[in-house]
Amino acid sequence: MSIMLKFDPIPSEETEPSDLGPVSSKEKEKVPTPTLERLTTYLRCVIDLGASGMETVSSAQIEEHTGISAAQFRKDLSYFGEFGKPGVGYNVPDLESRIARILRIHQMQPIILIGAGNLGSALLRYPGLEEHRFHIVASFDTAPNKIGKRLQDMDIVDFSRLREINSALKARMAILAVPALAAQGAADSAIESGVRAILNFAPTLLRVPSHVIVRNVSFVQELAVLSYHLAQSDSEDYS
Amino acid sequence: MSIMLKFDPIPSEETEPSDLGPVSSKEKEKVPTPTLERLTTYLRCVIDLGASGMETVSSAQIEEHTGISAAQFRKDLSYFGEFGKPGVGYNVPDLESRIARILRIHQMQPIILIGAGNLGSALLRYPGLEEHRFHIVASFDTAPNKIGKRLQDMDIVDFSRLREINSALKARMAILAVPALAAQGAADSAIESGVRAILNFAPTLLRVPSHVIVRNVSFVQELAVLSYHLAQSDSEDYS
DNA sequence: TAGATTGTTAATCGATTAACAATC
DNA sequence: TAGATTGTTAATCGATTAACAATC
Repeated sequence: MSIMLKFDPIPSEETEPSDLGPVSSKEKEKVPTPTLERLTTYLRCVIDLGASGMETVSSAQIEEHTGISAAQFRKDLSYFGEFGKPGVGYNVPDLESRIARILRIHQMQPIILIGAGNLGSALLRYPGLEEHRFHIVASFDTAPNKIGKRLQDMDIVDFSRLREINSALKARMAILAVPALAAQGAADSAIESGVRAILNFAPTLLRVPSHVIVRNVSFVQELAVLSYHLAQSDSEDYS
Repeated sequence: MSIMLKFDPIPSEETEPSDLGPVSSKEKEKVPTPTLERLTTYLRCVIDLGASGMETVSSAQIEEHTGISAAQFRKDLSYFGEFGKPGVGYNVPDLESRIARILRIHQMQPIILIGAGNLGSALLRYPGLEEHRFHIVASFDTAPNKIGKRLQDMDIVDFSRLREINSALKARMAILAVPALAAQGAADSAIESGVRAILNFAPTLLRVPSHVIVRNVSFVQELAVLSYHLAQSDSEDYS
């Protein structure tokens, strides 16, 4: 008799909701990455509209300002609930704060910077980060001629002290702006110090535990895609 | 009797090849953007393998080094012809030169830089660009305290001279590293001077003629996506 | 020849677009 | 109420994955 079986002999596909308590009754639908990427664009847009005094915005106006279609915008938001009023549109300040909250940039996010070379110091001085509440709280390098120097209003710290320092700072995001050969080692140390999300500028595959997220940025890749299309449109000129 | 029918009476979907002359008999299949983006990763990989003396590589080994699946690699290459030998693999130097040629980075690509601030000067000093034969041939800015200063081995030139200068240089790619409010104007001037591909670092929608290609880079976007996933994995910890 | 690995086709998966009932 | 605009469903489109015949 199956009544004896405390556990289902045929494992069900769906895991039982279990007792998550009152949290999120809505079954978590996975949000597509392109949707997440567009969220920053919407946020930027509503911040600007808000600054210009606009109180309400329609999806059609969002399309006009961002180049992303109204349908796409509505679909993207739908992953996170209801935001607007039919016939009216979206409240600008409300939309801003809700998107910021989804991305967890409604409050300051501490980030550590590894690699204080050209790119690293440019990022440190880039005002866009602070505007979006990303705050670089420490920067590390291995070069003796850099260690101890001040950059913005921070000392550049010896990379070997990363773990010690981040045990106090508890930053969970790191920007990796080091040469390719140093990237894996830098990532390993960062992860050991508690980092769980890495923005990697080195053209290298980082091997990380499954609980760590990596995103790669490559200028060369961007230029190469442009270069390809440029050549394509040249050859079309002959047709 | 079907023997009479020289042509299928039901018109076929495919358009007739028409007389494109001897150029590209293979009908141009549109290459997906993700494929183009991965091409740089493959190139980087085969350059490294070549430097380490490897002569032949299989798609399985590419997967091992890049994290991109062997099937994906083969599918990606298939848009551009046949590259390997069944049972053997791909010749490393050959693969390198063919990918470089597809991306048109087998020969030097002149680029102009607009905006010689933190980010702009970091890009100018970034060795990866030259390694991939992207060569910044001029840099422009509007700030009087920057104009005339030397950066790498180049003078920073007054932005108002962009058109004049690029009529000689004939660069068709531009990197835009200016504040958001200056971006559209900078793009307009660049396009007027002959630029047809723009790498835009400003968080702004650029409005450009249809023959001009734009790619946008946003650090904030990348960090925001990381931030979202970080928050997600936190909430999973409670389950 | 036997084993390995390609290039390609078909099946799957996922994202975008279009359309519209619900509702302000 | 009539007009506008949302949120969502269904249809379309496109990219990835899996499988395998071809071939070295």
